[in-house]
Amino acid sequence: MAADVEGLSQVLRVRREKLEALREKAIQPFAYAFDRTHTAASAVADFEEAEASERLDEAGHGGTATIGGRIVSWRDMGKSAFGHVEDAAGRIQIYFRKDVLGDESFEDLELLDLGDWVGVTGPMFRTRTGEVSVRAESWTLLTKSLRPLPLGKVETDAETGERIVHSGFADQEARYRQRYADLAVHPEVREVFRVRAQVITALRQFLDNEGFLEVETPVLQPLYGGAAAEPFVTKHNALDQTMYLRIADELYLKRLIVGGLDRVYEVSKDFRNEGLSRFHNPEFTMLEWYQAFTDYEQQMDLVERMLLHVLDTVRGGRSLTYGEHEIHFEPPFRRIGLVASLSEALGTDVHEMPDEALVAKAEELGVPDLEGAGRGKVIDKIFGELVEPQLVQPTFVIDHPKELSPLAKEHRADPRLTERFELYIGGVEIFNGFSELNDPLDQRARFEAQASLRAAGDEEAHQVDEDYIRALEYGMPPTGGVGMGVDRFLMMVTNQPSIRDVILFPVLRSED
RNA sequence: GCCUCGCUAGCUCAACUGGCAGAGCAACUGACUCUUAAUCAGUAGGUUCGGGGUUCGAGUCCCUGGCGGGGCACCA
Repeated sequence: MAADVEGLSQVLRVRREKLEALREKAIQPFAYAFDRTHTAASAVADFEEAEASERLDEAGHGGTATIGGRIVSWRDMGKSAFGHVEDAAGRIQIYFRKDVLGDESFEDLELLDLGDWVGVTGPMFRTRTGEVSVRAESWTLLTKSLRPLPLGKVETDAETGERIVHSGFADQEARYRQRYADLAVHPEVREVFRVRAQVITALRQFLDNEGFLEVETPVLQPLYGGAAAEPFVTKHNALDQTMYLRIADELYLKRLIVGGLDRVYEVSKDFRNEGLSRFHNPEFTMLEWYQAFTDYEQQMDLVERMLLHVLDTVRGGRSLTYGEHEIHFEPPFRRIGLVASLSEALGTDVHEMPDEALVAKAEELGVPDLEGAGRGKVIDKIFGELVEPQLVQPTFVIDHPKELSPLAKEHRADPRLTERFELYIGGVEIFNGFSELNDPLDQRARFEAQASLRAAGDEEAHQVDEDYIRALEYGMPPTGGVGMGVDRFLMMVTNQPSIRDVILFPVLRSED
């Protein structure tokens, strides 16, 4: 045992030694369970209520509380000590006195460290400086912490009540790699993930109320599709078959519409084997839904109602601060035609522009990598440069060129376009939906066009999915469908600058 | 994949044109029974991301590798 301790740094060694000392005193350093009567927050609330209704005893004590939590601060005064204990939702100050605890229990406090989990029991009171606290009559060690947490010192601004953290834990890499430590020392990070759960619950609630059925479709797929992206490739040993991790749920969900499950949705992890960025994690959460008998117009209305439901539920308001922007969600959101708005920006009808003029315009804007790009792709690129960044307030961009959308129905009024929308918020694409293509012959033709792109070297083009076409041949009712980038939406709701800040364990290169 | 910035004590950061690697917090010893960034006195703590090179001498300059942040590309 002693040999293990040799190579450790001083701070780790000291804690191991305290662990040994605890064992020698027959103090169990890793308890089995603990019954508490209050959380930190509920204890404070109880005391304040007792105080308000004048139910304190003559010593100023409210009821007795038993709290469990992690020690996050400590101030030793000799024969007394103050510390804060933090649980999932709050922190509370504990006051330890030698004359209350007795000599032995008080001296054992020396074996505690910041980061240890403890249970404490005692009456509640308010200190001279006004903080609601527990006067410890007994305490028990729940878990000894053998590694110091990067706890910053917390100052509460006397004027504003603001919480100021000194030093702390700032290294982004370390925070993502050791999310446990990040969460342990940053209540505001825990809050982001609480909001995340609330948002996903609210989304489910909304769709459930609209009569949708939540379903689960395969993650492991023999053919991938539903988006233009490179997949992760794996292999099933017993079947001796190549499998792909899904890049989208779309084709499976529409098979369910064919089968008569006329309103379905799935909250899914999708996987795309692409670069990483502030807006891209290789595995990410997508919400997709499909609703029979609707078109993209009705789906835009649904998206609006859904967003308002989520914001009302989670934020209690229809505005968000995202970075330097104030974003207001007041329906109906602006709707602009992709080609129409681009024509306006360029001062000339895009449909009338020859291919060469479009390419020239793209090059002028510094769009790289135009090699082999079709007309639709070039238009999309120019749009991305000129219009997209301005779409801060929620804006539906609608009616995309046909070649960009192999799964969307041709526009009923213009065969060059499709009935499709993308909703941009804060300059970022969050939703993508369309009137779903349900003509199996047209679908086959579009797949085959994709297949020839693929043969020409486009790794991201669709493969022909014969089984999906077979499903469409049985007949899919008119259907509107939508996909939502849940992580990106959460970036907006929680005002986080990177997708990694809303994903608990973002993808990183392995440490060794 | 490309550009760029970074990696120094457990944490947050210093260290000039190359010249003994430092501070605050945390830790340890001591004082202190209402403190709250507690305070006061003292002590210890380092593979400066790894490898190689230049130099009398490298945290610092050069080469190479690793990991990360930001940007770009990719992402219909």
